[in-house]
Amino acid sequence: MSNLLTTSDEILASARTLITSGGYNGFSYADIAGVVGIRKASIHHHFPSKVDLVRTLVERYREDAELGVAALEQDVQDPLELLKAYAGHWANCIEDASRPFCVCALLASELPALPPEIAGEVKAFFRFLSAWLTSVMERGSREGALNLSSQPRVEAEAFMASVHGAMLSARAYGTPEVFPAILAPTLQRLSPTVAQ
Amino acid sequence: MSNLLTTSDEILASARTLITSGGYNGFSYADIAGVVGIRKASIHHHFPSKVDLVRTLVERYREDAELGVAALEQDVQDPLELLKAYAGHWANCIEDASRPFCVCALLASELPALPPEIAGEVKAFFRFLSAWLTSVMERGSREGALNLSSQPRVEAEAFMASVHGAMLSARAYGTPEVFPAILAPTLQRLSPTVAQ
DNA sequence: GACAGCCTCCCTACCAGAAGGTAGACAGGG
DNA sequence: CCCTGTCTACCTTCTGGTAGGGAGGCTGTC
Repeated sequence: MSNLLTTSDEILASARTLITSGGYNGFSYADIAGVVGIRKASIHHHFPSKVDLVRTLVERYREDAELGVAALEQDVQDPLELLKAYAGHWANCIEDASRPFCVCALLASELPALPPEIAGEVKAFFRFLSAWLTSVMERGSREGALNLSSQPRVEAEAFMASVHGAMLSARAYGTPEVFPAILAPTLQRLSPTVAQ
Repeated sequence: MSNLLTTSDEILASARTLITSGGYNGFSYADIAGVVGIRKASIHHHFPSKVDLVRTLVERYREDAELGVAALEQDVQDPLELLKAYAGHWANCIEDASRPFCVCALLASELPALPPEIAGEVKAFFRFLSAWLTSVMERGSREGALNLSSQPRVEAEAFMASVHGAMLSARAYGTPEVFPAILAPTLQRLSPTVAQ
């Protein structure tokens, strides 16, 4: 059976889906086994412990994000369009219910109860995302492509918080359209064309 | 032993602390028993099932919030000051680590995995908070006390999302000061004194 | 080419502990 | 006498994790 995905990839994928819906303590090896069609014990062959599994998952998640951002910056130069692309990515994920929540945002919420190795990876993701958004804000400010009212770092943090909060609201209300509705004014405000 | 708090209040309080740090599946009856100094079975006397316990907790949480908001509106009239008071409340809670996260924000993140009765209560909290913030925005807009750039409803949702996202970031970074730093520009922007 | 050895991957069977929850007894107060 | 609140003791199910074995594929050596 020439699978397109390796078993360990399938395990990671189903773990991601499960963790996205219920957090670190919201899924078990048995759940994954059920989805992947494998026995519980076999998962331990790929990931000795649950901590290994989730640490790998978050690690990979950040790497994917780094690659995604790098690819995006190849295609898109305009800072505002970059921010729109980032927000749009999540709008789509929420809309089609494929990946309705950021793994790291969810894990961050239960950070105090997380094994330290995983907590570290989650923090690393936040640092990465914040650094990227800050760089976008900085460049936008320099080039006059963004209309900032605070320091780039603060604008970046505020933007990230809006995205995460909007994700949460979309989930709470069960209505995907609330996400773009929340982000729209923020993006509008950052647009240089409507500067005062 | 004339306790100030009844046992069931103590159970609810410790459940709240525990749930705040690790979510619905992040704590057990045994954990509560350890904190309160009671046996596991005794908790079932007060709350037959875990669902009962958490549903009551969230119910009470919303009632407290409703009372708190009502009391606040007695003291404070100015809409901007109301928003500042709300943000300030959380800034304090995060700062002194007493209640570093909103129970409902945390539960909302794991909403798909929550028992429906609890999910319903969480949604009710979001609706309440949104309704209140919308009413504040509406009045602020009417009275010229707030500088809105979108419809009151949208501004309210965006503000709530900022607060929740900022909470998450403060937790992720482990630095409380990030919360007020994120909220400051948002409040600044809403201030009528710096209107364009 | 044959075969031994090893490695990968998955299996069954099991384990100890923790999960939520129940049954029933006992103490104290109204 | 009953009601409230707590206890001990126990149950079932699920939890992450282990032990050991078997099938299949690759490789090195004769």
